[in-house]
Amino acid sequence: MRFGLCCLFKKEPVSFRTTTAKRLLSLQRDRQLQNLSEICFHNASNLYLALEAVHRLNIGAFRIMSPLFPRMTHPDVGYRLEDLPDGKKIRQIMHEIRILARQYDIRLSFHPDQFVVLSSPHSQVVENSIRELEYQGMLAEAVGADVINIHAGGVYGDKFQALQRLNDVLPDLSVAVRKRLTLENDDVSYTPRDLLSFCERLSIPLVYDVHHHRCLPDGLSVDQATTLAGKSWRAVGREQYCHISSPRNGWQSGDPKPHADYIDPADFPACWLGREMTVDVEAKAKELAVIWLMAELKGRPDAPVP
DNA sequence: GCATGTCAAGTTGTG
DNA sequence: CACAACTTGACATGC
Repeated sequence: MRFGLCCLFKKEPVSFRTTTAKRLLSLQRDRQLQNLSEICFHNASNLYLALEAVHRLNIGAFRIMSPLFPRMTHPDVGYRLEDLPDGKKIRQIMHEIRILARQYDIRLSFHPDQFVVLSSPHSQVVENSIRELEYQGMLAEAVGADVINIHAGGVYGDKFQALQRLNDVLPDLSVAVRKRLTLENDDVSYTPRDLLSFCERLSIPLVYDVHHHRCLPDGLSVDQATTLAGKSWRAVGREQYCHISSPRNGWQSGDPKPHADYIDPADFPACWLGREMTVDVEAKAKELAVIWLMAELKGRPDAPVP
């Protein structure tokens, strides 16, 4: 089993910078590109540092934050790497990251955020989503990430039709995106049961988020959903991907959706132990939570009781 | 220095 | 009907 860290660090001296379109728009174009160049160079360098840290900590996967190159697809301030003064150097670092990830056997992934909605009935939304996905596809290609994981999006009163729209837009994606695209069950709309047959039909792997499944159950047990989702990965000859998190305020009081600092070992499905899979740890304490969970599970090889 | 408000984008459920 | 929650900091601004 391979444990993954999501995007950021709590203690390790690795950081990522960003900027806003508003700030960029106050600058002349050449000053914009200079500023963006510095930020992108910093972020690429720190992604390299992130992989070294992750390796040292015995973590086997890393999710790369979406705004690695901030505002790259923005309609007013968007840019290409070649436009940046240090574009060549940045490209070189991306290549070195690819080599390092392979050498350390660190699995890399992307998780575009809520604005990427392929099932939307609004063509503008879908257009923007495709642009963002192509950007992440370019990044994934550069650093050798094998997963770009998205949610199925909104329902608009009819899940079947929404999924049909998602289906219809897939041919508009590049091969780079298409071969990495995965779907994840969410905590308000789409359950594993909603997505399994769709994923199977289209050979799209299903990322199984057990926390979302517990927030939005569908009659399948954790064990069943894990196994069925696993089939969608085996069908394409790839290692299964799952997500784990714990509710900030416990399961009883109020909203269980917000994530806690650490994973309660009792939330870790016993049926996952010993399986060949990648488990992204979604916890606010970041690498500390991953390290703690790995140690905790090692101490109890025979399972926390569900 | 430190606290605070802002930041591209979508959708849903809640108040 | 407006607004916060998803998730989360970094940065600019203002004291």
